[in-house]
Amino acid sequence: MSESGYSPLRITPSPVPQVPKAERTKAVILNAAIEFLWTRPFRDLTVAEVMHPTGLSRAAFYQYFRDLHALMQALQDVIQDEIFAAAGPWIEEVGDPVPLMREAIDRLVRVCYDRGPLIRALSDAATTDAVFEQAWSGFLQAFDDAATARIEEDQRQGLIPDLDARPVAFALNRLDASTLIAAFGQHPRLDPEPVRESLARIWISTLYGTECLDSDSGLVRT
Amino acid sequence: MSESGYSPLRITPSPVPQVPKAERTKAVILNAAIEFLWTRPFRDLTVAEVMHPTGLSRAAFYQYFRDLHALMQALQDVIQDEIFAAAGPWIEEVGDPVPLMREAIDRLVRVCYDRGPLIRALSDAATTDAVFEQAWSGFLQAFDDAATARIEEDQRQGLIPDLDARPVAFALNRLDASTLIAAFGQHPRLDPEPVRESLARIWISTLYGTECLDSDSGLVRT
DNA sequence: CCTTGTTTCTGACGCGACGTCAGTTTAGTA
DNA sequence: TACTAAACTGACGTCGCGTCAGAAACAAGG
Repeated sequence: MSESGYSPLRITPSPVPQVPKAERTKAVILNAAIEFLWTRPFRDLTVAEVMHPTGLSRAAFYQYFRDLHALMQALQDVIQDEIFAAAGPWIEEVGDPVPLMREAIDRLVRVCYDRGPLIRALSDAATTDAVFEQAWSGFLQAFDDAATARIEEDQRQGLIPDLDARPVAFALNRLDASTLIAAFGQHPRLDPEPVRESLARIWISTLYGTECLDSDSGLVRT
Repeated sequence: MSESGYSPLRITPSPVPQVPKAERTKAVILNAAIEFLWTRPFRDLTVAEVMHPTGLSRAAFYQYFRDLHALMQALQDVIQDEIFAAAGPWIEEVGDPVPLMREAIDRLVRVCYDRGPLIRALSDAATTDAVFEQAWSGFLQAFDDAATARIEEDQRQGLIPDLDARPVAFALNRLDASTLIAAFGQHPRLDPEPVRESLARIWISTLYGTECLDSDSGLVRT
Protein backbone atom coordinates (compact mmCIF):
# COMPACT_ATOMS: atom_id res chain seq x y z
CA MET A 1 0.00 0.00 0.00
CA SER A 2 2.64 2.47 -1.00
CA GLU A 3 0.31 4.51 -3.14
CA SER A 4 0.33 8.17 -2.32
CA GLY A 5 -2.51 10.53 -1.74
CA TYR A 6 -4.68 8.34 0.41
CA SER A 7 -6.22 10.28 3.25
CA PRO A 8 -8.12 7.52 4.97
CA LEU A 9 -11.84 8.05 5.31
CA ARG A 10 -13.03 7.70 8.88
CA ILE A 11 -16.55 7.82 10.17
CA THR A 12 -17.05 9.75 13.42
CA PRO A 13 -13.45 9.85 14.56
CA SER A 14 -14.66 11.50 17.78
CA PRO A 15 -14.89 8.85 20.50
CA VAL A 16 -16.94 11.16 22.68
CA PRO A 17 -18.49 9.02 25.40
CA GLN A 18 -21.54 11.25 25.38
CA VAL A 19 -22.55 10.01 21.97
CA PRO A 20 -24.84 6.97 22.32
CA LYS A 21 -23.03 3.68 22.11
CA ALA A 22 -25.19 2.54 19.23
CA GLU A 23 -23.86 5.36 17.09
CA ARG A 24 -20.30 4.57 17.96
CA THR A 25 -20.66 0.89 17.19
CA LYS A 26 -22.27 1.75 13.90
CA ALA A 27 -19.25 3.88 13.07
CA VAL A 28 -16.94 1.04 14.01
CA ILE A 29 -18.71 -1.23 11.54
CA LEU A 30 -18.65 1.41 8.82
CA ASN A 31 -14.95 1.91 9.31
CA ALA A 32 -14.32 -1.81 9.13
CA ALA A 33 -16.23 -1.89 5.85
CA ILE A 34 -14.26 1.05 4.48
CA GLU A 35 -11.02 -0.60 5.39
CA PHE A 36 -12.08 -3.86 3.80
CA LEU A 37 -13.25 -2.22 0.61
CA TRP A 38 -10.05 -0.30 0.20
CA THR A 39 -8.21 -3.48 -0.68
CA ARG A 40 -10.87 -6.00 -1.63
CA PRO A 41 -13.83 -5.87 -4.00
CA PHE A 42 -17.43 -5.64 -2.94
CA ARG A 43 -18.13 -9.16 -4.12
CA ASP A 44 -15.85 -10.52 -1.38
CA LEU A 45 -17.59 -8.57 1.33
CA THR A 46 -19.62 -10.72 3.72
CA VAL A 47 -21.20 -9.88 7.02
CA ALA A 48 -18.73 -12.15 8.75
CA GLU A 49 -15.81 -10.35 7.08
CA VAL A 50 -16.98 -6.90 8.12
CA MET A 51 -17.64 -7.93 11.67
CA HIS A 52 -14.50 -9.93 12.26
CA PRO A 53 -12.12 -7.01 12.87
CA THR A 54 -14.67 -5.39 15.16
CA GLY A 55 -14.63 -8.34 17.54
CA LEU A 56 -18.40 -8.45 17.44
CA SER A 57 -20.52 -11.34 16.29
CA ARG A 58 -22.12 -11.65 12.93
CA ALA A 59 -25.59 -11.28 14.42
CA ALA A 60 -24.69 -7.91 15.90
CA PHE A 61 -24.41 -6.50 12.40
CA TYR A 62 -28.14 -6.80 11.92
CA GLN A 63 -28.84 -4.47 14.82
CA TYR A 64 -27.35 -1.67 12.79
CA PHE A 65 -28.05 -2.53 9.17
CA ARG A 66 -30.75 -4.51 7.46
CA ASP A 67 -28.15 -6.08 5.17
CA LEU A 68 -24.92 -5.33 3.36
CA HIS A 69 -26.65 -3.04 0.93
CA ALA A 70 -28.00 -0.88 3.71
CA LEU A 71 -24.43 -0.51 4.86
CA MET A 72 -23.44 0.53 1.36
CA GLN A 73 -26.24 3.03 1.43
CA ALA A 74 -24.72 4.58 4.54
CA LEU A 75 -21.35 4.75 2.81
CA GLN A 76 -22.95 6.35 -0.20
CA ASP A 77 -24.37 9.09 1.98
CA VAL A 78 -20.87 9.96 3.11
CA ILE A 79 -19.27 9.85 -0.33
CA GLN A 80 -22.15 11.66 -1.93
CA ASP A 81 -21.47 14.81 0.06
CA GLU A 82 -17.81 14.78 -0.83
CA ILE A 83 -18.59 14.44 -4.50
CA PHE A 84 -21.28 17.06 -4.64
CA ALA A 85 -18.93 19.45 -2.94
CA ALA A 86 -16.28 18.68 -5.53
CA ALA A 87 -18.58 19.30 -8.45
CA GLY A 88 -19.87 22.48 -6.90
CA PRO A 89 -17.86 25.08 -8.81
CA TRP A 90 -19.29 24.43 -12.22
CA ILE A 91 -22.81 23.67 -11.03
CA GLU A 92 -23.47 26.53 -8.69
CA GLU A 93 -21.13 29.37 -9.18
CA VAL A 94 -21.33 32.13 -11.71
CA GLY A 95 -18.64 33.40 -14.00
CA ASP A 96 -16.75 32.21 -16.99
CA PRO A 97 -17.78 28.54 -17.14
CA VAL A 98 -14.63 27.12 -18.68
CA PRO A 99 -12.28 27.70 -15.75
CA LEU A 100 -15.07 26.71 -13.36
CA MET A 101 -15.47 23.51 -15.27
CA ARG A 102 -11.74 22.83 -15.07
CA GLU A 103 -11.83 23.47 -11.37
CA ALA A 104 -14.79 21.14 -10.86
CA ILE A 105 -13.21 18.31 -12.83
CA ASP A 106 -9.98 18.90 -10.99
CA ARG A 107 -11.65 18.36 -7.63
CA LEU A 108 -13.77 15.52 -8.87
CA VAL A 109 -10.72 13.64 -10.06
CA ARG A 110 -9.02 14.23 -6.74
CA VAL A 111 -11.94 12.90 -4.71
CA CYS A 112 -12.37 9.89 -6.94
CA TYR A 113 -8.67 9.18 -6.80
CA ASP A 114 -8.69 9.33 -3.02
CA ARG A 115 -11.82 7.24 -2.63
CA GLY A 116 -11.56 5.16 -5.79
CA PRO A 117 -11.96 1.60 -4.54
CA LEU A 118 -14.75 2.66 -2.23
CA ILE A 119 -16.66 4.37 -5.00
CA ARG A 120 -16.21 1.35 -7.19
CA ALA A 121 -17.63 -0.78 -4.41
CA LEU A 122 -20.71 1.43 -4.35
CA SER A 123 -21.10 1.14 -8.08
CA ASP A 124 -20.67 -2.63 -7.92
CA ALA A 125 -23.12 -2.94 -5.07
CA ALA A 126 -25.71 -1.16 -7.16
CA THR A 127 -25.87 -4.07 -9.59
CA THR A 128 -26.65 -6.69 -6.95
CA ASP A 129 -29.59 -5.18 -5.11
CA ALA A 130 -32.72 -3.58 -6.49
CA VAL A 131 -33.17 -1.12 -3.63
CA PHE A 132 -29.62 0.13 -3.54
CA GLU A 133 -29.59 0.29 -7.32
CA GLN A 134 -32.31 2.90 -7.01
CA ALA A 135 -30.32 4.88 -4.49
CA TRP A 136 -27.20 4.87 -6.62
CA SER A 137 -28.97 5.79 -9.82
CA GLY A 138 -30.78 8.52 -7.92
CA PHE A 139 -27.38 9.90 -7.00
CA LEU A 140 -26.33 9.91 -10.64
CA GLN A 141 -29.63 11.45 -11.66
CA ALA A 142 -29.07 14.33 -9.29
CA PHE A 143 -26.00 15.08 -11.35
CA ASP A 144 -27.95 14.81 -14.55
CA ASP A 145 -30.41 17.37 -13.27
CA ALA A 146 -27.72 19.73 -12.12
CA ALA A 147 -25.72 19.47 -15.33
CA THR A 148 -28.81 19.84 -17.48
CA ALA A 149 -29.78 22.98 -15.62
CA ARG A 150 -26.33 24.44 -15.97
CA ILE A 151 -26.16 23.65 -19.67
CA GLU A 152 -29.54 25.23 -20.32
CA GLU A 153 -28.56 28.29 -18.36
CA ASP A 154 -25.39 28.69 -20.40
CA GLN A 155 -27.39 28.16 -23.55
CA ARG A 156 -29.61 31.07 -22.59
CA GLN A 157 -26.48 33.15 -22.38
CA GLY A 158 -25.32 31.95 -25.76
CA LEU A 159 -22.28 30.17 -24.39
CA ILE A 160 -23.34 26.67 -25.35
CA PRO A 161 -24.78 25.73 -28.75
CA ASP A 162 -28.33 24.61 -29.18
CA LEU A 163 -27.98 20.96 -28.27
CA ASP A 164 -30.36 18.69 -26.42
CA ALA A 165 -29.18 19.37 -22.89
CA ARG A 166 -30.58 16.41 -20.98
CA PRO A 167 -29.13 13.51 -23.00
CA VAL A 168 -25.79 15.27 -23.38
CA ALA A 169 -25.65 15.83 -19.63
CA PHE A 170 -26.64 12.21 -19.13
CA ALA A 171 -23.88 10.96 -21.39
CA LEU A 172 -21.21 13.25 -19.96
CA ASN A 173 -22.06 12.18 -16.44
CA ARG A 174 -21.83 8.49 -17.29
CA LEU A 175 -18.52 9.37 -18.91
CA ASP A 176 -17.22 10.76 -15.65
CA ALA A 177 -18.62 8.05 -13.46
CA SER A 178 -17.41 5.09 -15.43
CA THR A 179 -14.08 6.60 -16.44
CA LEU A 180 -13.23 7.58 -12.89
CA ILE A 181 -14.32 4.26 -11.49
CA ALA A 182 -12.44 2.31 -14.13
CA ALA A 183 -9.33 4.45 -13.65
CA PHE A 184 -9.21 4.65 -9.86
CA GLY A 185 -11.47 1.88 -8.65
CA GLN A 186 -8.78 -0.72 -8.27
CA HIS A 187 -5.14 -1.01 -7.42
CA PRO A 188 -2.96 0.10 -8.94
CA ARG A 189 -4.85 3.26 -9.82
CA LEU A 190 -4.01 5.05 -13.05
CA ASP A 191 -2.14 8.30 -13.12
CA PRO A 192 -4.79 10.94 -12.44
CA GLU A 193 -3.26 13.60 -14.64
CA PRO A 194 -4.13 12.18 -18.07
CA VAL A 195 -7.60 11.32 -16.80
CA ARG A 196 -8.13 14.87 -15.65
CA GLU A 197 -7.00 16.27 -18.96
CA SER A 198 -9.12 13.93 -21.00
CA LEU A 199 -12.28 14.59 -19.06
CA ALA A 200 -11.72 18.32 -19.18
CA ARG A 201 -11.09 18.18 -22.90
CA ILE A 202 -14.20 16.16 -23.60
CA TRP A 203 -16.54 18.28 -21.49
CA ILE A 204 -15.18 21.57 -22.71
CA SER A 205 -14.96 20.79 -26.38
CA THR A 206 -18.42 19.28 -26.33
CA LEU A 207 -20.11 22.13 -24.53
CA TYR A 208 -18.05 25.22 -25.15
CA GLY A 209 -16.23 24.37 -28.34
CA THR A 210 -12.76 23.29 -29.28
CA GLU A 211 -11.43 26.81 -29.37
CA CYS A 212 -11.83 27.22 -25.59
CA LEU A 213 -9.43 24.44 -24.81
CA ASP A 214 -6.18 26.33 -24.64
CA SER A 215 -7.26 29.56 -23.07
CA ASP A 216 -8.18 29.39 -19.44
CA SER A 217 -10.90 31.85 -20.13
CA GLY A 218 -12.22 33.54 -23.19
CA LEU A 219 -15.86 32.69 -23.46
CA VAL A 220 -17.25 35.52 -21.44
CA ARG A 221 -16.02 38.65 -23.09
CA THR A 222 -16.07 41.48 -20.60
CA MET B 1 -43.26 -6.53 -24.21
CA SER B 2 -44.63 -4.16 -26.78
CA GLU B 3 -41.32 -2.45 -27.35
CA SER B 4 -40.31 -2.32 -30.95
CA GLY B 5 -37.07 -3.21 -32.58
CA TYR B 6 -36.33 -6.42 -30.77
CA SER B 7 -35.01 -9.06 -33.08
CA PRO B 8 -34.59 -11.91 -30.63
CA LEU B 9 -31.11 -13.31 -30.33
CA ARG B 10 -30.99 -17.06 -30.84
CA ILE B 11 -28.08 -19.35 -30.52
CA THR B 12 -27.80 -22.07 -33.17
CA PRO B 13 -31.34 -21.93 -34.46
CA SER B 14 -30.55 -24.92 -36.67
CA PRO B 15 -31.89 -28.09 -35.02
CA VAL B 16 -29.86 -30.24 -37.36
CA PRO B 17 -29.72 -33.69 -35.84
CA GLN B 18 -26.24 -34.15 -37.25
CA VAL B 19 -24.85 -31.66 -34.85
CA PRO B 20 -23.78 -33.40 -31.63
CA LYS B 21 -26.43 -33.37 -28.97
CA ALA B 22 -24.10 -31.68 -26.52
CA GLU B 23 -23.91 -28.64 -28.75
CA ARG B 24 -27.65 -28.46 -29.14
CA THR B 25 -28.30 -28.73 -25.41
CA LYS B 26 -25.74 -26.05 -24.79
CA ALA B 27 -27.61 -23.81 -27.19
CA VAL B 28 -30.87 -24.58 -25.43
CA ILE B 29 -29.38 -23.43 -22.14
CA LEU B 30 -27.92 -20.31 -23.70
CA ASN B 31 -31.26 -19.44 -25.21
CA ALA B 32 -33.00 -19.93 -21.91
CA ALA B 33 -30.49 -17.58 -20.33
CA ILE B 34 -30.99 -15.00 -23.06
CA GLU B 35 -34.72 -15.16 -22.63
CA PHE B 36 -34.43 -14.80 -18.88
CA LEU B 37 -32.04 -11.87 -19.07
CA TRP B 38 -34.24 -10.01 -21.48
CA THR B 39 -36.75 -9.34 -18.74
CA ARG B 40 -34.93 -9.93 -15.47
CA PRO B 41 -31.61 -8.71 -14.12
CA PHE B 42 -28.49 -10.80 -13.79
CA ARG B 43 -28.71 -10.76 -10.02
CA ASP B 44 -31.90 -12.85 -10.21
CA LEU B 45 -30.32 -15.45 -12.44
CA THR B 46 -29.73 -18.79 -10.75
CA VAL B 47 -28.82 -22.14 -12.18
CA ALA B 48 -32.24 -23.45 -11.24
CA GLU B 49 -33.91 -20.55 -13.05
CA VAL B 50 -31.98 -21.07 -16.28
CA MET B 51 -32.58 -24.79 -16.29
CA HIS B 52 -36.24 -24.77 -15.40
CA PRO B 53 -37.61 -23.86 -18.84
CA THR B 54 -35.32 -26.40 -20.46
CA GLY B 55 -36.88 -29.27 -18.52
CA LEU B 56 -33.44 -30.41 -17.51
CA SER B 57 -32.14 -30.78 -14.00
CA ARG B 58 -29.97 -28.29 -12.25
CA ALA B 59 -27.04 -30.69 -12.23
CA ALA B 60 -27.13 -30.94 -16.02
CA PHE B 61 -26.09 -27.32 -16.22
CA TYR B 62 -22.66 -28.16 -14.88
CA GLN B 63 -21.96 -30.48 -17.79
CA TYR B 64 -21.90 -27.48 -20.07
CA PHE B 65 -20.67 -24.61 -17.93
CA ARG B 66 -18.44 -24.39 -14.93
CA ASP B 67 -20.76 -21.82 -13.37
CA LEU B 68 -23.05 -18.95 -14.27
CA HIS B 69 -20.14 -16.74 -15.18
CA ALA B 70 -18.88 -19.23 -17.71
CA LEU B 71 -22.31 -19.04 -19.28
CA MET B 72 -22.02 -15.26 -19.36
CA GLN B 73 -18.66 -15.66 -20.99
CA ALA B 74 -20.31 -17.63 -23.78
CA LEU B 75 -22.91 -14.91 -24.20
CA GLN B 76 -20.20 -12.30 -24.31
CA ASP B 77 -18.53 -14.12 -27.17
CA VAL B 78 -21.72 -13.81 -29.17
CA ILE B 79 -22.39 -10.17 -28.37
CA GLN B 80 -18.77 -9.24 -28.83
CA ASP B 81 -18.85 -10.10 -32.50
CA GLU B 82 -21.99 -8.09 -33.10
CA ILE B 83 -20.49 -5.08 -31.41
CA PHE B 84 -17.13 -5.23 -33.11
CA ALA B 85 -18.90 -5.45 -36.41
CA ALA B 86 -20.95 -2.39 -35.52
CA ALA B 87 -17.95 -0.32 -34.60
CA GLY B 88 -16.11 -1.43 -37.69
CA PRO B 89 -16.61 1.57 -39.97
CA TRP B 90 -14.68 4.07 -37.93
CA ILE B 91 -12.03 1.67 -36.74
CA GLU B 92 -11.03 -0.05 -39.93
CA GLU B 93 -12.12 1.83 -42.95
CA VAL B 94 -10.41 4.71 -44.61
CA GLY B 95 -11.88 7.96 -45.72
CA ASP B 96 -13.30 11.06 -44.13
CA PRO B 97 -13.53 9.99 -40.50
CA VAL B 98 -16.50 12.11 -39.46
CA PRO B 99 -19.15 10.34 -41.50
CA LEU B 100 -17.51 7.02 -40.67
CA MET B 101 -17.75 7.91 -37.04
CA ARG B 102 -21.42 8.77 -37.37
CA GLU B 103 -22.02 5.49 -39.12
CA ALA B 104 -20.21 3.53 -36.43
CA ILE B 105 -22.11 5.21 -33.60
CA ASP B 106 -25.30 4.70 -35.51
CA ARG B 107 -24.78 0.97 -35.71
CA LEU B 108 -23.47 0.76 -32.18
CA VAL B 109 -26.59 2.40 -30.81
CA ARG B 110 -28.76 0.06 -32.81
CA VAL B 111 -27.02 -3.06 -31.54
CA CYS B 112 -27.07 -1.86 -27.97
CA TYR B 113 -30.70 -0.94 -28.27
CA ASP B 114 -31.57 -4.38 -29.60
CA ARG B 115 -29.49 -6.25 -27.05
CA GLY B 116 -29.64 -3.76 -24.20
CA PRO B 117 -30.74 -5.86 -21.25
CA LEU B 118 -28.40 -8.63 -22.28
CA ILE B 119 -25.43 -6.32 -22.49
CA ARG B 120 -26.30 -4.87 -19.15
CA ALA B 121 -26.37 -8.37 -17.73
CA LEU B 122 -22.84 -8.92 -19.02
CA SER B 123 -21.68 -5.70 -17.48
CA ASP B 124 -23.34 -6.58 -14.18
CA ALA B 125 -21.89 -10.06 -14.20
CA ALA B 126 -18.44 -8.57 -14.55
CA THR B 127 -18.65 -7.08 -11.08
CA THR B 128 -19.43 -10.34 -9.33
CA ASP B 129 -16.70 -12.64 -10.58
CA ALA B 130 -12.99 -12.04 -10.83
CA VAL B 131 -12.46 -14.23 -13.90
CA PHE B 132 -15.33 -12.87 -15.93
CA GLU B 133 -14.39 -9.37 -14.88
CA GLN B 134 -11.12 -9.94 -16.71
CA ALA B 135 -12.91 -11.12 -19.82
CA TRP B 136 -15.25 -8.16 -19.88
CA SER B 137 -12.56 -5.59 -19.28
CA GLY B 138 -10.48 -7.29 -21.94
CA PHE B 139 -13.34 -6.69 -24.33
CA LEU B 140 -13.40 -3.02 -23.43
CA GLN B 141 -9.65 -2.82 -23.71
CA ALA B 142 -9.78 -4.13 -27.23
CA PHE B 143 -11.85 -1.06 -28.02
CA ASP B 144 -9.38 1.16 -26.26
CA ASP B 145 -6.60 -0.22 -28.41
CA ALA B 146 -8.56 0.16 -31.62
CA ALA B 147 -9.69 3.69 -30.84
CA THR B 148 -6.23 4.72 -29.74
CA ALA B 149 -4.75 3.43 -32.97
CA ARG B 150 -7.32 5.22 -35.05
CA ILE B 151 -6.85 8.48 -33.18
CA GLU B 152 -3.10 8.33 -33.59
CA GLU B 153 -3.48 7.56 -37.25
CA ASP B 154 -5.74 10.55 -37.75
CA GLN B 155 -3.32 12.68 -35.77
CA ARG B 156 -0.58 11.73 -38.19
CA GLN B 157 -2.81 13.05 -40.93
CA GLY B 158 -3.44 16.24 -39.03
CA LEU B 159 -7.13 15.56 -38.59
CA ILE B 160 -7.07 15.30 -34.81
CA PRO B 161 -5.24 17.73 -32.54
CA ASP B 162 -2.26 16.71 -30.50
CA LEU B 163 -4.01 15.14 -27.53
CA ASP B 164 -3.04 12.15 -25.45
CA ALA B 165 -4.74 9.45 -27.48
CA ARG B 166 -4.89 6.57 -25.05
CA PRO B 167 -6.66 8.22 -22.10
CA VAL B 168 -9.05 10.05 -24.40
CA ALA B 169 -9.92 6.80 -26.14
CA PHE B 170 -10.31 5.18 -22.75
CA ALA B 171 -12.69 7.86 -21.55
CA LEU B 172 -14.72 7.95 -24.75
CA ASN B 173 -15.15 4.20 -24.69
CA ARG B 174 -16.38 4.21 -21.08
CA LEU B 175 -18.70 6.97 -22.20
CA ASP B 176 -20.24 4.73 -24.83
CA ALA B 177 -20.39 1.63 -22.69
CA SER B 178 -21.97 3.16 -19.65
CA THR B 179 -24.28 5.50 -21.52
CA LEU B 180 -25.60 2.77 -23.76
CA ILE B 181 -26.03 0.36 -20.89
CA ALA B 182 -27.74 2.94 -18.73
CA ALA B 183 -29.99 4.02 -21.58
CA PHE B 184 -30.96 0.64 -23.01
CA GLY B 185 -30.10 -1.86 -20.32
CA GLN B 186 -33.50 -1.95 -18.71
CA HIS B 187 -37.12 -1.59 -19.60
CA PRO B 188 -38.37 0.78 -20.67
CA ARG B 189 -35.40 1.70 -22.82
CA LEU B 190 -34.78 5.34 -23.61
CA ASP B 191 -35.42 6.79 -27.03
CA PRO B 192 -32.30 5.91 -29.03
CA GLU B 193 -32.30 9.04 -31.14
CA PRO B 194 -31.12 11.57 -28.54
CA VAL B 195 -28.56 9.07 -27.31
CA ARG B 196 -27.19 8.67 -30.79
CA GLU B 197 -26.97 12.40 -31.30
CA SER B 198 -25.31 13.01 -27.97
CA LEU B 199 -22.67 10.37 -28.43
CA ALA B 200 -21.92 11.52 -31.96
CA ARG B 201 -21.64 15.10 -30.80
CA ILE B 202 -19.28 14.25 -27.97
CA TRP B 203 -16.96 12.05 -30.01
CA ILE B 204 -16.84 14.37 -32.99
CA SER B 205 -16.41 17.63 -31.16
CA THR B 206 -13.75 16.11 -28.95
CA LEU B 207 -11.70 14.56 -31.71
CA TYR B 208 -12.42 16.51 -34.85
CA GLY B 209 -13.59 19.83 -33.49
CA THR B 210 -16.90 21.59 -33.06
CA GLU B 211 -16.93 22.89 -36.60
CA CYS B 212 -17.34 19.40 -38.04
CA LEU B 213 -20.65 18.82 -36.31
CA ASP B 214 -23.01 20.17 -38.89
CA SER B 215 -21.35 19.10 -42.08
CA ASP B 216 -21.44 15.43 -42.81
CA SER B 217 -17.98 15.75 -44.17
CA GLY B 218 -15.49 18.53 -44.49
CA LEU B 219 -12.37 17.40 -42.76
CA VAL B 220 -10.67 15.76 -45.67
CA ARG B 221 -10.35 18.41 -48.29
CA THR B 222 -9.99 16.79 -51.66
C1' DC C 1 -24.49 -4.07 47.55
C1' DC C 2 -28.35 -6.00 45.45
C1' DT C 3 -32.38 -5.76 42.55
C1' DT C 4 -34.57 -4.41 38.23
C1' DG C 5 -35.16 -2.89 33.60
C1' DT C 6 -33.06 -1.72 29.26
C1' DT C 7 -29.67 -1.90 25.90
C1' DT C 8 -26.50 -4.63 23.54
C1' DC C 9 -24.95 -8.82 22.08
C1' DT C 10 -24.68 -14.02 20.90
C1' DG C 11 -25.29 -19.13 19.58
C1' DA C 12 -28.02 -21.73 17.05
C1' DC C 13 -31.41 -22.43 13.59
C1' DG C 14 -33.65 -22.85 8.90
C1' DC C 15 -33.26 -21.34 4.23
C1' DG C 16 -31.68 -20.96 -0.48
C1' DA C 17 -28.09 -21.44 -3.85
C1' DC C 18 -23.94 -23.55 -4.97
C1' DG C 19 -20.93 -27.33 -7.01
C1' DT C 20 -19.94 -32.44 -6.80
C1' DC C 21 -20.49 -37.38 -7.25
C1' DA C 22 -22.03 -42.02 -7.61
C1' DG C 23 -25.13 -44.03 -10.09
C1' DT C 24 -29.23 -44.34 -13.49
C1' DT C 25 -31.26 -43.45 -17.88
C1' DT C 26 -30.99 -42.57 -22.73
C1' DA C 27 -29.33 -42.96 -27.35
C1' DG C 28 -26.52 -44.71 -30.79
C1' DT C 29 -24.38 -48.95 -32.81
C1' DA C 30 -23.56 -53.61 -34.12
C1' DT D 1 -31.37 -57.37 -28.77
C1' DA D 2 -27.27 -56.31 -26.32
C1' DC D 3 -23.61 -53.24 -25.40
C1' DT D 4 -21.22 -48.91 -24.69
C1' DA D 5 -20.69 -44.21 -24.23
C1' DA D 6 -22.95 -40.00 -23.63
C1' DA D 7 -26.34 -37.53 -21.15
C1' DC D 8 -28.63 -36.87 -17.19
C1' DT D 9 -30.29 -37.05 -12.10
C1' DG D 10 -31.08 -37.18 -6.86
C1' DA D 11 -28.86 -36.44 -2.97
C1' DC D 12 -25.21 -34.50 -0.35
C1' DG D 13 -22.09 -31.08 2.03
C1' DT D 14 -20.88 -26.18 2.11
C1' DC D 15 -21.48 -21.36 2.58
C1' DG D 16 -23.67 -17.08 3.51
C1' DC D 17 -27.87 -15.11 4.80
C1' DG D 18 -31.38 -13.25 8.18
C1' DT D 19 -33.99 -14.38 12.52
C1' DC D 20 -34.95 -15.29 17.28
C1' DA D 21 -34.92 -16.57 22.01
C1' DG D 22 -32.19 -15.80 25.47
C1' DA D 23 -27.51 -14.29 27.76
C1' DA D 24 -24.55 -10.52 29.13
C1' DA D 25 -23.50 -5.88 30.07
C1' DC D 26 -24.84 -1.77 31.83
C1' DA D 27 -27.43 1.99 34.30
C1' DA D 28 -30.36 3.44 37.91
C1' DG D 29 -33.04 3.11 42.24
C1' DG D 30 -33.57 1.10 46.67
